Amino acid sequence: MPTAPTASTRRVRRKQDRPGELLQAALELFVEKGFAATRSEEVAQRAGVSKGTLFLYFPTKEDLFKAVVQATLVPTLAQGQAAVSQFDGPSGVLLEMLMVRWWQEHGDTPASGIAKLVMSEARNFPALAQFFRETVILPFRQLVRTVLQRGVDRGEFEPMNIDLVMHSVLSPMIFLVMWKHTISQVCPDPQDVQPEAFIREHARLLVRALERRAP
Amino acid sequence: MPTAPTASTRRVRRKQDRPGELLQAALELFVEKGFAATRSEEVAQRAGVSKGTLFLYFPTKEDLFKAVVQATLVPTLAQGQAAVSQFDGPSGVLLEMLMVRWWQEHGDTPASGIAKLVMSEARNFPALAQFFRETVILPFRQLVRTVLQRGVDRGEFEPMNIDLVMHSVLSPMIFLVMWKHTISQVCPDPQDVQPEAFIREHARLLVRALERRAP
DNA sequence: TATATTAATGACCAACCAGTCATTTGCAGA
DNA sequence: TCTGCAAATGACTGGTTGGTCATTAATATA
Repeated sequence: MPTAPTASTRRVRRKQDRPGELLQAALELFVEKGFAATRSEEVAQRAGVSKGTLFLYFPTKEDLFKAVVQATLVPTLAQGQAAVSQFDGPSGVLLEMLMVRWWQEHGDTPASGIAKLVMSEARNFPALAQFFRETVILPFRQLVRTVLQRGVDRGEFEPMNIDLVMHSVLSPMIFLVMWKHTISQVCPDPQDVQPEAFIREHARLLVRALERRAP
Repeated sequence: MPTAPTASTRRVRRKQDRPGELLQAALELFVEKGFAATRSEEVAQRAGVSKGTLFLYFPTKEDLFKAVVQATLVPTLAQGQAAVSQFDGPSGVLLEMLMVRWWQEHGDTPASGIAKLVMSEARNFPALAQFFRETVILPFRQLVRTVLQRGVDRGEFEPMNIDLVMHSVLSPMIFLVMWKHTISQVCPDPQDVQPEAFIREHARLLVRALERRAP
């Protein structure tokens, strides 16, 4: 005789909602603990299903990860591209806006944990790293290049080695992502980095260095 | 009847040399695979001993890690401090020198993998992160602050928010460390970042932005 | 209501690994 | 050469986890 179904054992069939709920749970856990360290069963549990159900929707842990990236980062990236192409003020302002809004809308969000995770575990999961590079890194770099080139073309910036300066734009982002998801979690210290103030200051320093100077 | 000892099974007693050899093997493997993913037995194997011997010298994996940090990073840090305190040219030159030499003597070295590892696995091993923060990060930040303050004091740099600018000095280093030990390992691409050129360019941009300007 | 379909389950398997400890054996001193 | 100390070993333990699959049960349809 089977036990009477209780609230916690009762099964429900909701084929439509499962993938989204599993993706949400996976994002949270991947960000909290990394890819290798999150157990499949925990993802399932947080989404309110059994482990078997997880593997029903995503055949392997890697497939689950790829789906998380697609669902989480690709839309954000497109949004940034749109913002840049619509802007029509000075390129220095555009650059500062891009960096500050990147922080507000992505960096300061759980989603930024994905980039941290990829950097952390690339060596052990090369396939994931390669997928991330093509899906996220290369398009984002292109976006930054566009902004810098725009400044040069409009005569606002001195001529420069775009690929070198591009990394000066990216490095504070990498830094903030790593900082947010590591040290600040382990040793919280409000006096430490103030992310938004820092990235704005960094953007201003960059613009100040890049600006064309009166002869 | 025991098998006759061969070159590969023969035991040797070398109490003096074991710790150093184990530390070297551990550094290599931690950098290659991360802390959680390197198996104790592999460290022992690479050092030419059995797993039991490893635990004879380092009671736990964490102790092994701490010993690697002490042996690898602390001397390098002291060297940097000495270089700064002996320098007596312009602070802009000092800053560029500090950053470029950091890359040449630490970043472009297996030892830089330690910092990458700590950032990668801080969440899962908070004790290691805290140890690293106190032993390496805080002293290094202090070193950078010293250089910036020197520039202001000597009237070479405009007054600035030292703690914000400090992170503009550190972020390309974080970026290079992460880049070297992740993407460049997985998707090698010589056209990608050129670390030394990048960090020199970044230093020059910074100095250009910080320099006091004629009124 | 009876039946077919398929979403959902969870016990199970094989593989993995940090750390232990009884045993072996190199070597220094007598 | 003999003997005692301790360096070195590796089989073993207890615990973990990605992925499987036979079984269960919710729901659509007749």
